[in-house]
Amino acid sequence: MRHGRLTVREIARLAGVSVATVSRVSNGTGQVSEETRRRVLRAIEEHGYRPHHLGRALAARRHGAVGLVFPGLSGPYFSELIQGFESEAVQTRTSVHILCTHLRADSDAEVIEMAHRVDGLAVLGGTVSPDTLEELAVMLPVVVLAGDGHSAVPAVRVDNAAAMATLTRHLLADHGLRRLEFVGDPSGSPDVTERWEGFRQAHRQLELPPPRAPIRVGLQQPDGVYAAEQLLRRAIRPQGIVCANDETALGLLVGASGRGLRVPDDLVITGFDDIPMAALVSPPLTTVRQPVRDLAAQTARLLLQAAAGGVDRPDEGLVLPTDLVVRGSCGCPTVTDSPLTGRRRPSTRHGGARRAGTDHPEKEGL
Amino acid sequence: MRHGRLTVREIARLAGVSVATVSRVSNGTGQVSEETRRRVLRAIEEHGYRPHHLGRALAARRHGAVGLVFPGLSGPYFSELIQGFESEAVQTRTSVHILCTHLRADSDAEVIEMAHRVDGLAVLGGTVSPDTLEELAVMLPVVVLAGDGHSAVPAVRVDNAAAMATLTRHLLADHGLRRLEFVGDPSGSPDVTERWEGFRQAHRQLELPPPRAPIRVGLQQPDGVYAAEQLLRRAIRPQGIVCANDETALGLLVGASGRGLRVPDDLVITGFDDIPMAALVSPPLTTVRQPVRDLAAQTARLLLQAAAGGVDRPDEGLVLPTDLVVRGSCGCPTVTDSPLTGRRRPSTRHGGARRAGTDHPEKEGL
DNA sequence: TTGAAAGCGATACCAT
DNA sequence: ATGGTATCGCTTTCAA
Repeated sequence: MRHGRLTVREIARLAGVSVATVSRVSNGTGQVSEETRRRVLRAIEEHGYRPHHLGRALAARRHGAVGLVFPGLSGPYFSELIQGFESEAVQTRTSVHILCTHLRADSDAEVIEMAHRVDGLAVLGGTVSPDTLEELAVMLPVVVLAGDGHSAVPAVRVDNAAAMATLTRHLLADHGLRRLEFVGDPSGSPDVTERWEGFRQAHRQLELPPPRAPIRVGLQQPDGVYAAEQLLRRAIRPQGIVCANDETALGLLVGASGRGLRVPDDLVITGFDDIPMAALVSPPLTTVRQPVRDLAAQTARLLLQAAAGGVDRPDEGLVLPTDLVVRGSCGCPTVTDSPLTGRRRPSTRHGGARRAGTDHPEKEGL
Repeated sequence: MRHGRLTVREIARLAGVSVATVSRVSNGTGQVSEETRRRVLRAIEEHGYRPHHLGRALAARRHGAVGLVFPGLSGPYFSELIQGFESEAVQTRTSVHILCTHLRADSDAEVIEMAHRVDGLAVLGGTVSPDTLEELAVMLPVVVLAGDGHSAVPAVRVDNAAAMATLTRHLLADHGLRRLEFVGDPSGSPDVTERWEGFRQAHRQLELPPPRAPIRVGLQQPDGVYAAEQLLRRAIRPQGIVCANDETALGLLVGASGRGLRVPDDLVITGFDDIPMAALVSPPLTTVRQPVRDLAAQTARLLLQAAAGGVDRPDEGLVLPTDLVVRGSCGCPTVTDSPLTGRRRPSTRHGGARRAGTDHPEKEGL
């Protein structure tokens, strides 16, 4: 044995007991006399014995691990997601395996491969095809995080459309802006699909002409710079740019100031997510706060419950609330002059219903 | 069986053969007649049989997985790292388990826990204590990524000190700057320790008074904003700020422009890493490019080799080359006026030695 | 309270 | 070419 790992049998021999007893001691199950327990424990400590994971898992027919599937992980959004997820998992002594598909061509196969190594799977919305999702769901418990479960799988999400509609109405109605552009690729992820939908919804609700086609770029900071390049060299500049998330908004801010445009005077820019940087840039970013960490934690909770209980399919999904966070980048007066305090004004909350589909967003209160 | 997974035995019965034959067919090992193979394959396909990972792993006494341990993951640096690592792993059909310690108090225990579920471990420098590292190294193959192996473990790294010294000399000698500040926490990670060391080295080499104590902040964008807050309200402003990485430099750029300072005229700012945004901000960021992706790929290569070969300890480490990338933020003329082209000027390369410790950086060529 | 033995699912050696 | 069977490391009945 290369690294000299001991087995139950050897510990049993060393302690002069049977393997069954060693197992009982190391798991704290069954009845063992104090005297024997001590003898076994001493042998265990002395040789640094740790039950081999594979043997244990095979006997229990459980991997003791769940998977978390992402497109890739850049930025504070994913970081937060992982922390939220793991915070729940550690409590059940379940380890979390993270898979970044990077949206490769064969990524569905990788996810299925992972499905064979875990007791449950959390999949970020849009990461795998609906077909694969269904295929996975018959193999093991699956929960979709921030996306659509396609009725085969429960999902934990926010009401992106309602939140984005509120934000857009704020720009259209309260600031009287026209010619808004949407930056983000609705076909890239369910989150963006819904945000784009909310953006259009707001235009309809206010009986305005529908917006132009979205600027289809990714969700990272450089993508925002590319979008700025596309948008700001046009003859007719938009009055406002509504970004699919904060990171692209930060990129747009860079692109705009690189062209000598002042925000919000020459151009209004908004984001979505409320990442830490949103409050720190100047002007601070008007955005929508979503409970990213909690989103992940609830997903984990649902999944772990299903994985542990041997439930075939987890309960119904959840819709978590969002908040409109109004700061300076939309043209509202900034409350503080230091970008470091980042205090927020009273804001509009959306959702909070505990069950999917029953969400009735309040009227916006601005 | 909850999800109706079949076993070898059942497939064997269905195909009218022995389990040995099923195993041979499903693994493509040994000799099987064409006729029998077809029969077995049909049974396999028909019932969607996939050998159970745990059974297989137990028999092979290999997990078929390696671990990648991080402090946490935010930003393009980690994203790139993971992609580089996985690009190597997929080739050996090894799955990668990512563990984010978030630098929790008990994170060493988690890493040890993970060590029991994988065949090898790649640990980002500074993530676990030297003691734990040594403990791990006797359990399984370990490679340190971007850090110090403490002679117990091979490490794949760049020569941070030399690269940072070159960058700093560029500011001190070529631009004649004085009063430089270093932003980053040298005790936070080996990378930063070495960069801080290189920063001081450059001062010594040019026989200048040693720099002031570093501004100890984290490595993310908001940390750069905090650093700006600390530095720029002082009576005597520094002439240049040397950041431990690009993300903090971007934060500093935000903080500086938020205070109405112009870069590089009023203040010079530099980064480290050359993340995509570095070329896109205005002014574009002078920085050091390091082969992050390749760093991770080489780590994976070393590790997988050791894990597969049953080698007790991987070969010696590697030092990969870096490049000084001079752009506008240090005061050098920007080559292009569009931040989107991001062309680079000829730059100074560092390292590239294939073996640890034999690196002799060239003289800077600017 | 303790031990013997039967799995868990798959692989591989040794016969045939 | 194929089958029987021991084995991997651990858990868990079932008897004693």
